[in-house]
Amino acid sequence: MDTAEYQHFAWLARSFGRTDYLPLAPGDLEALAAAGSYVDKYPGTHLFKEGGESTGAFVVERGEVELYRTRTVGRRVVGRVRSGAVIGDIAMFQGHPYISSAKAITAVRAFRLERNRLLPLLIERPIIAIRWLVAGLSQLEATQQRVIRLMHRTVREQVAEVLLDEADPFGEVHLSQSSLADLLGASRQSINEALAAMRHSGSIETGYRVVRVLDADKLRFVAGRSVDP
Amino acid sequence: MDTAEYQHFAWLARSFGRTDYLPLAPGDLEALAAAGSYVDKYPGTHLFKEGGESTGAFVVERGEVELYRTRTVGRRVVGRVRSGAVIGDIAMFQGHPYISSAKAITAVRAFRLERNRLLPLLIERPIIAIRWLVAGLSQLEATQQRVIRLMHRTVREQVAEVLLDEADPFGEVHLSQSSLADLLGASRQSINEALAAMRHSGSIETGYRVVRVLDADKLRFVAGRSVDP
DNA sequence: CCGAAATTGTCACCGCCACGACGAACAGCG
DNA sequence: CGCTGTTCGTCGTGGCGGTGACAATTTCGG
Repeated sequence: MDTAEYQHFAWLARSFGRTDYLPLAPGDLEALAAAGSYVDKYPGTHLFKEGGESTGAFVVERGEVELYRTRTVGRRVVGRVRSGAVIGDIAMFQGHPYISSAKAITAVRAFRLERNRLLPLLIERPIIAIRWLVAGLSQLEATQQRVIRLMHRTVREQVAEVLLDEADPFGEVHLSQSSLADLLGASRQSINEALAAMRHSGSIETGYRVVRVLDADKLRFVAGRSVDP
Repeated sequence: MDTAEYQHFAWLARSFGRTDYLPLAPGDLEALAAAGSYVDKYPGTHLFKEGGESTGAFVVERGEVELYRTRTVGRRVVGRVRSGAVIGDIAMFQGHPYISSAKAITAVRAFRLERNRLLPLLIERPIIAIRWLVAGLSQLEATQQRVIRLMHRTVREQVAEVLLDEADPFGEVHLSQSSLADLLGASRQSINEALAAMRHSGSIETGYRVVRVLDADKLRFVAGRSVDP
């Protein structure tokens, strides 16, 4: 196996959780790779739409994807995911239409797993099924925790929380205030006010389409999780 | 196989989703039944507690269980489940401590699956693993949808929603107004006001520790899902 | 360099709901 | 039957945050 191919498999392995938990058998990853193919998406285009027939799942390799649900009035952003996330698998396994829409925010490269090819494969290789089980449950549980952490809290607390979540390694959050408002289901004005308060206290810096986290501890305090992690 | 035993297996099968989707092989259910045993819980006692070591999962056969998470201040009710629900499996599979606490509201009979005995079994019988995957994802997805339906809505809408969810076959909800408030993370007074409004409009009747749904359609309208199901 | 579009910063207004408080109605028990 | 704890009904008061409106600033294409 050449280096590029090996790295590809390694990446696929990371996407499915802890490798030390239940080691994959040799050939498992190659088999999984054979059950699908790569797709590229431009910013603004959809990987899948709510209500559409769920014929496959996607493993995001590069870029950022926004998951949202449309409601009678407006839309609710369920989450944002980056490389390593597996999306659309829930609907695919259930055989129901997609629960949410997935839109590419940046240029996205993803590995699309075909339902038809995947199911026989999983029966043949139970380890992958179990690993997927664990990974799928973990991800859903994480979003659920996130939602619970945000419920019934002031906008200020929510903003602090989401800034900690979304900050890149440099402590920067590249989102417009409108996007932040969208993500939290709050109004842009409230977001602005919350950011202003944090800016005055010196915990962040704001710019055009960017927020820089200067003091993460101070933010954690604002978010109300200074004591309990 | 005698009748009682057959019914037991049939119940276990229902708990793990649609049987027509991926038919269980003969012996699968018997094997699953051998991986655990029954436990009985009195009202108010815990099946497991948040942070406790997750050594097993529970399949609720009878009674009602409340799932909640304790926070820095107070607690948040994550959900209520009845017969057929599988709980504690997420933490068990991940090998992490339990994410939430599970308390018996009524007398509860549940089937406890042992982690140690279950994992080898799943590797041996992949069908069960896949079925579990589907069932687990479905349940988590359902709670997530419920939370999203409740987010950023008025107390009135939320109350209408939860009444439709929790009503028994006779259209009765046996919960005190405090419990409803707890379930929604709202104050008891607001619940009372919302119920009063619905009572005046003739869609419900209220009593001591009970709410009777008289006009479900009217409630659905209040909940804001008159048009879209 | 200039104008359009997007984004940010601020303001006043107002509705919803948490909080505290209090009395009335109800269930259970000695 | 009377006592006690629980639950229900209903007030103010105050604050958070949504809405609409408008100016200032930044980005980007021509």
